[in-house]
Amino acid sequence: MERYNFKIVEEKWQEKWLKLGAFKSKIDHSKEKFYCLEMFPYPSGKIHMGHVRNYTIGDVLSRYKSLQGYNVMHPMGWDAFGMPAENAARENNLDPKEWTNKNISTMKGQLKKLGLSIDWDREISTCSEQYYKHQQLFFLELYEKGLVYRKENYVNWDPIDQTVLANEQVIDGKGWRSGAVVERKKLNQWFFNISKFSQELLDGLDDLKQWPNKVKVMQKNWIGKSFGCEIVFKTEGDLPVKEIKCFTTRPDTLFGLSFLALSVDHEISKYFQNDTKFQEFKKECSKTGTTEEAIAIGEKIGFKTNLKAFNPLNPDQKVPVFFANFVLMDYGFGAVFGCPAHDQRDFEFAKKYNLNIKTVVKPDDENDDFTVRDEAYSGPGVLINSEFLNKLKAPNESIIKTIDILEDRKIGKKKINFRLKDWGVSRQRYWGCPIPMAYDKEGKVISIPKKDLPVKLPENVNLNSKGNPLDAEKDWKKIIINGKNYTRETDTLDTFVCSSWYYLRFCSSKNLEYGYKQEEIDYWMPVDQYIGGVEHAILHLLYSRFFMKALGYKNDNFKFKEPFKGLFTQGMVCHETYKDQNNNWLSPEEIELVGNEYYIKGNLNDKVKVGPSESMSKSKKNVIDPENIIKNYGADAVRLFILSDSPPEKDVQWSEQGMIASYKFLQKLWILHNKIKEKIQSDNKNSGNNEALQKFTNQMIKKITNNLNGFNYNVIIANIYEMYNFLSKEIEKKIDSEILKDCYKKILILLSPPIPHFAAECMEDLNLDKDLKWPKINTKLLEDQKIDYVVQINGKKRAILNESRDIDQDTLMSIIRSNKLSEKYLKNKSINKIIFVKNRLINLLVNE
RNA sequence: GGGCGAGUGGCGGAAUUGGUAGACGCGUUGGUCUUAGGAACCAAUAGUGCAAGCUGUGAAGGUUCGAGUCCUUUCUCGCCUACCA
Repeated sequence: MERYNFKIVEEKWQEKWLKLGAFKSKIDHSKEKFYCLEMFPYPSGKIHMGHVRNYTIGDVLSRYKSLQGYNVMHPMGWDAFGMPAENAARENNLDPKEWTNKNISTMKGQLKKLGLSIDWDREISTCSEQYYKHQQLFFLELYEKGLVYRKENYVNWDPIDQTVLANEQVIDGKGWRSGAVVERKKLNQWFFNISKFSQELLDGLDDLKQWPNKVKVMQKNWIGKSFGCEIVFKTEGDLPVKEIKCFTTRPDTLFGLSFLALSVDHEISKYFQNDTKFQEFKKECSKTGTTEEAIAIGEKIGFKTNLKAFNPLNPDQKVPVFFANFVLMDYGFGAVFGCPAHDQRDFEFAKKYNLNIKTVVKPDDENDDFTVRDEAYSGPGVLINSEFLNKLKAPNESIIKTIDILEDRKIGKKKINFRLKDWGVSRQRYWGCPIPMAYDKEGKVISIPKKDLPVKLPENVNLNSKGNPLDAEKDWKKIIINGKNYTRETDTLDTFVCSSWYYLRFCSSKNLEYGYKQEEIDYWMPVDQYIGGVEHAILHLLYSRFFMKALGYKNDNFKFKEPFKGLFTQGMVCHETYKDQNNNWLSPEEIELVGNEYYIKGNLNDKVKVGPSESMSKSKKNVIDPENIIKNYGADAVRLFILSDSPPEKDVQWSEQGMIASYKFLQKLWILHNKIKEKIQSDNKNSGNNEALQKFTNQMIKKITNNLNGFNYNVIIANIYEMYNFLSKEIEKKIDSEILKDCYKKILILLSPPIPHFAAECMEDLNLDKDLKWPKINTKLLEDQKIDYVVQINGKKRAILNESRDIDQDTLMSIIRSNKLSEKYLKNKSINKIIFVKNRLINLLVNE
């Protein structure tokens, strides 16, 4: 017998699968479809362990579903637009397209080595014209439907790089690259009207039964629906301002009014443009907003105006109007009324500026003279000090009643407010999908005619120019439409747009006319199982959901409400971190273990400081390169390990020892396979006790099937070890060769989702590779086993009796009475009560 | 501050959802075979006891014949979110 040579075996099967077209998918209405999709990677250079984990999980599922007889589609593509390409290209003086395509081919090769069951015929790349031309058409369609518009909006502006920064690129108020203090600048930008679908996006969550609750809660919070009321406050003062509109969820506390607070960006701020004190205050406000801790501590500061506002329910009451740092412009109306007694922020503000604090809600167990002292009271209770609102139950009854009154008096309106804002899709970048729009001399917008799509990215652009490189492409910018001169839009689309519909494209990846083909999405959509990192819980997954609704808007042919029927979010791959004595990060390759301590390789004087296990990242140098690992141990061993150590939804700790153990296990499994082979070929008929093997196999079919259905992939690996442990003992006994063959074939099928090359090789070796179907559970075999009955005396386990299934209480009792148990525990005692659980246990309650 | 989730051996983690706690793996210990072992194989491995046994799932209560699992209180940790009126 030869050692198991993973290199030869894995290459052989990968070639064979390719030649057979084993993973090609096409519409087949006689079969139930299963669309399995993992989040497609950004082609950054090489695959990392996170990809290995993500795609292994998806591959196990795809292969399992195939064996179950589903018509599986399991495609792969590239999220190929984005800044890293632009940055890398700039640094190395390359074309972003070249850089990207090179990475794609490297990573594709690496993914192939993992033995993934991917239909590569459907491969797409978002940076190809073939892809983005359809995206441009979608953009125009949404524009026609009124779901796309242009408006001025604030952006993070880096004055040195002359570019817009995403929020995550602003670190402590400075640009991540230039280090310049980031400015807020107003720019004209394109927006998708996602907020139009706020309610739908919220309601849709209820139908997503196969989504993790966590993600649904995150989206729900992000959409942020709140029920309340807008209230108009009349004002007086030296400004031409007659009234201020506020949004509140607690109109019932209006008698506790103490002040109005406005955002520094509120339209009234225009009267303070030349007020240096106000401008200073505004600056101060933007400073406090930068660090997270500052927000957490959140000192409330205000700027008092000369305006006074009248309480709409009590016109005798006049309160001051402030600008305040804790009021956001883009929520509600950028203005709130302050009720310090029942809102902690208002409370802190009132304390600081010595404003009136009037209690208008008392807890149920307090008297009417209850007053708020050290902190605001926001719990339930009863209204007090509120004239005609007194005695109403807060919050429900009192809110509804107050809104009714305000509406009657025409000073307020019921209002539902969403936190979700429209999606700004303009990016001042080169490496993205061009926005198919143009402007005339007056700045009026015109769509690029659909027949002229795609608007192609120009090539050989100078990426080192300041600002948006496309803006510097004078020739490219010029365009003639209907004989008139126009200037192209130079912004490109946020790359999240590309990933908002790619799952549709996979269904019709080669369709030239349109982004998808109706009959193909009708068959394949929705994605049955989507798998990816939880970091996309909000943006990507919400944008994709929006995109489906936008495509279906005013389009009856498009009937899918949700893109992803099932969602699974896998955990990250972690590794210990290492530092030298000077606190420089060290990679695992730079160190060695001597005794119990780590040292820098070849240097016993330099001890290494071992840090906590953290998600693998280049900056901490705690990365393990999958390519080396696959080369050293093989794809099956890597797949086995990456699945084995933790539940897939949790983080997993990379361990070299664990990896080696998986590798060794496959070697052991190969030895076992050869023993089984010998036994099968020895052709001994009707010998031995075969029942145990049959029952065990059947139990394993049940366990593994259940664990696959429940995504307990780590337990499946444990089950595989169990099978090994059992078989390696059982094989020493006498077994009928036909029964062994039958059982072993089933077991090999069970092995094939996680370790496909190995399983295929073993099947072929025994000529068992025909007619592969996921084995069925034989309920008969489960039924007639004997049962370990637990015998408890007064709730304590005293014995385990192995007896027939389905025996009744009396039979079990008579067995117990004839057992030595009764001598020990039941002699001279009376049994008060017997609890009997069929096929499980019996509990005897006796007098002590 | 708000939301979500989790606490089980030295470690990663199992437990048919209220019914034998610790499956499976790593590590450790002992042994066998080897020139050698950081290879392979065998055995042990929650704690405590010579043993029968007793104690054990972050802590304290409770429900139950029976609780890792359900309820109440509490502590710790992780993740997400950020003044949302």
